[in-house]
Amino acid sequence: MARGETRAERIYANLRGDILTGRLLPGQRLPFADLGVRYSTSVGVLREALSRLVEQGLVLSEPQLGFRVTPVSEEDLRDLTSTRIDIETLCLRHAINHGDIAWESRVVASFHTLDRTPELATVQPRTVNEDWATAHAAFHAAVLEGCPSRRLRDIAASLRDASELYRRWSRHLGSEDTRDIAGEHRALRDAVLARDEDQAVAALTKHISYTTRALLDSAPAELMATSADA
Amino acid sequence: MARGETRAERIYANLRGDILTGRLLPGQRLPFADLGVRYSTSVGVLREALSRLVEQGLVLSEPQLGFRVTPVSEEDLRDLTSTRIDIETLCLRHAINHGDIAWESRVVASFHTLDRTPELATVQPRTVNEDWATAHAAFHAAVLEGCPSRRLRDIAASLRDASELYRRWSRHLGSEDTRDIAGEHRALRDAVLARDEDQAVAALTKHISYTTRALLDSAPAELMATSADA
DNA sequence: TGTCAATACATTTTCGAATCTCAGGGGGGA
DNA sequence: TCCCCCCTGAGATTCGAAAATGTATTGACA
Repeated sequence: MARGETRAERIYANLRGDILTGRLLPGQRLPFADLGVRYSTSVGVLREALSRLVEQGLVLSEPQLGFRVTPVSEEDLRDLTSTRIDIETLCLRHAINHGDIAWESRVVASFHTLDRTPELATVQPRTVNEDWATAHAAFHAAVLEGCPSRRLRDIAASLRDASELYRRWSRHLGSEDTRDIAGEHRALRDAVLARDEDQAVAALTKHISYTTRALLDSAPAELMATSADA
Repeated sequence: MARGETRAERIYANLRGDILTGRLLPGQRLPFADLGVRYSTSVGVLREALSRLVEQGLVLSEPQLGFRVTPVSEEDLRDLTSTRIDIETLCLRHAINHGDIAWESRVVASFHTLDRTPELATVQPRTVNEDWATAHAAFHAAVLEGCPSRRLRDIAASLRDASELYRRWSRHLGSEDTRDIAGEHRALRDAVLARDEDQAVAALTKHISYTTRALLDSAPAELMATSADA
């Protein structure tokens, strides 16, 4: 085991990744017996990791009944979206007002990476390319990193994580074929570089809303199905 | 043990309360041996409770070295204050725009309780009265409760918790004798009832800033001392 | 045949000992 | 005398079994 790293931390990171990438589905129960085999560790470590995820809102704990991945719901998606718009735009305004040249450079660099990464997996169509998902997260993180408040950045980041759960499903629906995601990112980047606060906020708001709308318009049924999936 | 409640949850709540009320001091180390005696429980349960508090930002974990109460610092206080102003005012605007009559009533009621509770303990001067602290938290919670977004409310609440750590110290300094805290609360209540968004935001901003300013102006030395207190 | 209670099972929760890691002190070599 | 390495003790971490709890099944009674 690497120095200064406990097993509990590793398992925590593994679990978190498996939830965020959809290997563990929303609503799915998480019995200790199964997890113990999957991650080859003891109950104590698992409880510790799961407790942390509960506090993050990614896992739900029902006393004496065990843990489960937080289910998705239409109502939560609406709440999450409006909160993200509120807080990410707040963060964005701070970033535009306080970010330095190094920050601008990181925005440009991460946009370039994202722009050159294909969005869909080549081998398995209708599936998000993992590299693209990473680059996408990195671009948005870079934009918000210009905000000088550590706490505000952390909050924004945790909200973005929560919405990863939902983003995973939007591509399956195929209702986004007409959408120009790359263009939305470009608009955000340009407004940021021009230090145009209102323009940037508008671009980010649109970007966040579109994903949610695509989900809500086309597949409330499927949404419900995934959350009922016990 | 009460139905549907685990021991881990109770210990978590106890620990949290002890930190928030200052019975465990910022920066203080938390060895399992001591905690085991204090809360009469085993290591496993303690780890689970502490992990949750780490995720909340109230406790710090250093792998292989154990846990400690999160230290306070001038820089963190500044960051926390500005973030609170950003987010609590956001929450407040939503509350004023969406809160119903029941909400107004809760604001009025909790203000009354706060107004009639003496701020300082009678027996031990220069100490915050626990009842007042509770009423104070309840009043602010009531005001923000009008915000329809659960997530935004939760975020605002967790920020308020974090600043409890600091609020505890401000009374010891005695630099607030000229301040009319009750008047500040009254101004906030009145603006809320008048549904005057900007006025309410101004009142809340002033209220939050004052406590921080009192702390920063009068006692950076004492602040540092408490955090070095290992 | 339907309902209720008692029992058996599966799962979570808790514990205390065994294991491992880090920090400090003492001894040997340069 | 100074520096490096090993040894030791205090403490955190991990484990697996014991206890507690909730759920499903079976059988008896109305």
